[in-house]
Amino acid sequence: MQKIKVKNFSLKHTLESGQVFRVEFYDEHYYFIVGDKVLKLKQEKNILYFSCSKKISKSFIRNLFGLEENYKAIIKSINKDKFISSAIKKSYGIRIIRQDPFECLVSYICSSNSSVKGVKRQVDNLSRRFGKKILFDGKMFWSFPENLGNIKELKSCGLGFRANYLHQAVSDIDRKGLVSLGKMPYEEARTELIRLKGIGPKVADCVLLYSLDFMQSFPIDRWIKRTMQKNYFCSKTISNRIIEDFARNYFGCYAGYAQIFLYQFRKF
DNA sequence: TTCCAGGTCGTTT
DNA sequence: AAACGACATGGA
Repeated sequence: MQKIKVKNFSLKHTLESGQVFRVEFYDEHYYFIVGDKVLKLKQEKNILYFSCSKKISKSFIRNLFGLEENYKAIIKSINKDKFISSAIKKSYGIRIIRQDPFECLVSYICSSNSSVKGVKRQVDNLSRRFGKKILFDGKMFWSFPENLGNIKELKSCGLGFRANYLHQAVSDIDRKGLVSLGKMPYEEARTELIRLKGIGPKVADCVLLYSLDFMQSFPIDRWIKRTMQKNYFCSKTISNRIIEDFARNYFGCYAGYAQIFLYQFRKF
């Protein structure tokens, strides 16, 4: 295995945060499927060990986990009060992973009214059905599909009503179109995403945050809504619009990092 | 059995 | 603009 020196990074917190769905832990190692590659990872203190089913560089890993970012500066910018401070302490070292935009879009369309476990199951089924086999480390994996099937085939992967969403969304935007959103202003890119079937404000914000580098994005799911209302609005019922405006204004341009800490801390 | 899950859609106030 | 029920599926 190759080694990378890391600072202010927790592989465990990052991979177990629920931002990615294609990761398994066994025999003391994480197996993380990224596009057409399988990464095997292990962290011991400030050393990150890795191997891969294909040849990759250390900079691939650094870019994937955002290790070049000034973590302390990010934390400082969002650390506004006692509550978020506790949330940061609990999951310190978590990083926002730079996902492939297409995979991210597909995964989060599958997330609507589902559970993290449910999304994993759906994405795994899609990959087994439409992806390619990867034999690595004596185990079989499946790459994330480049193309998906018709609605009937999608339903056979257990997507339920999301099959229609996904089919329409991917027929209205391709990888190129997705990547081009990254050059637009945040609000504009978000509006374009929401135009797609099955993508509302929450899924759009996840795609923007987890795959297109929009760190100001603050996805509001049922958990974030609950914890924000409870801890920042005296337990009152508040519209997502108000919560969202507050969060971006309060936490600043790295509100997305605040969101991911708060999500990990949602039971409090 | 009933309830809930990283929401969104279409319809109705 | 805001509120509301439906929507497939699987796990607890």
